[in-house]
Amino acid sequence: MTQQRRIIFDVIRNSMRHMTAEQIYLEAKQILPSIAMGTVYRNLGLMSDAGEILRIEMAGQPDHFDKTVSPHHHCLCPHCGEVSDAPIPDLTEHLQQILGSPVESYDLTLRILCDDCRAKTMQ
Amino acid sequence: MTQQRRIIFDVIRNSMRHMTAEQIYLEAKQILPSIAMGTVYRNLGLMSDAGEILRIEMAGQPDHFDKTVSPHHHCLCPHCGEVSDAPIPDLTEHLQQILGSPVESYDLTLRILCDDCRAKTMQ
DNA sequence: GTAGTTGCAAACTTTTTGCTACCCA
DNA sequence: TGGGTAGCAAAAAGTTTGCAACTAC
Repeated sequence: MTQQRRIIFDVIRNSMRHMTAEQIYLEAKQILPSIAMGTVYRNLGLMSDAGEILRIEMAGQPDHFDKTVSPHHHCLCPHCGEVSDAPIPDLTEHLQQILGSPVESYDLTLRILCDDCRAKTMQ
Repeated sequence: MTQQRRIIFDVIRNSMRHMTAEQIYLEAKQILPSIAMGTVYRNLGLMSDAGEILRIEMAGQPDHFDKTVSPHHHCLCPHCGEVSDAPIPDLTEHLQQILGSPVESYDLTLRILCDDCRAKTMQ
């Protein structure tokens, strides 16, 4: 466990948000200015593979990283790109019933305005 | 409507599959060897924007293009990457009921072995 | 004739990787 | 002290774009 890995992990742990590699890099850089983007990506990959963090892949978005590792769904704000957790239960059973065949897994992303953007729209 | 656009459109129209830009390029090249990748991408973009074809974006996959433009869900074969239509109805109502709030739209991709890969696995 | 389009190449974004030097158990 | 990193830079993959020449109508 190097200084760099610890910092990257802490940035994710301490954030309320689901950050991209770039956002994590920028925050980590504030703490350790010499840190390199490659190091961030390498550690994000290693930590995802080890199950210490969750990599969120979405169509058309850069990957985001989540400190909550148990599988769950996400929302994407169509206005600002913010990613957040979706309070939706697992739908595997439901989908398998509709299909009548087994589903290995599935990706579900809801497009919902985030609170900030909804507030701004209301104005 | 140029020769190139017609060829690209026909390749998509005549295919049973959901092809990537590269696959479309390769087929179009058989008909018009001088065609350029940029031309394929440009036309795929224009035709998607015009609603003549559907661009399918999936996490971790190159975009695929579908001649069926009405919104529907897709399956991704986790083994070979083949994309196919999913016989799943629209779930917007269902999701909104669970959430208790409106959903602008959502992405759903099922990971299901395609027929070819299932057959090979059975062997 | 001219607006739109091509082919080409370069740029772009996100992510991975090869390499040498370095750090830590 | 040696195996695992770091930093850096280059590469990879998919896609977009600027530009001069060309085509369709």
